[in-house]
Amino acid sequence: MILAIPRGRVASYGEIAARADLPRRARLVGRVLREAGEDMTLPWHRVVRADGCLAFAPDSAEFIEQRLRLSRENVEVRGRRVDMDRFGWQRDLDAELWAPDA
DNA sequence: AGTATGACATATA
DNA sequence: ATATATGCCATAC
Repeated sequence: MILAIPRGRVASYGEIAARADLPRRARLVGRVLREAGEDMTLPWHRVVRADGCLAFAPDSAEFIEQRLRLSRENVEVRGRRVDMDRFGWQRDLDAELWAPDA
């Protein structure tokens, strides 16, 4: 599913789990990503926590990596979190907030 | 089997 | 905003 996350957006573990027919399996997603970290080809950097915070400590190399990748994907990382209201994948209000049909 | 921990989420104070 | 508590599923000891 992570493969389905559009470029320039981020999805929370819970959202991904839900889309994968796995409600309450957010941690499973995290676990899978951790396992995949060994040989990953997935856009893991587009996966953040429900509140937009990156899953790593702000001083962690992974945090920096993810933040860098996200910024490269046009996603602004404010301090230690991303604006889910703007870059959130499931968010559809974006269309009205940032892409008004008018 | 029971306890502890984890790239998590939600509720409450 | 942070701290706690509970739920959740899978692993590790």
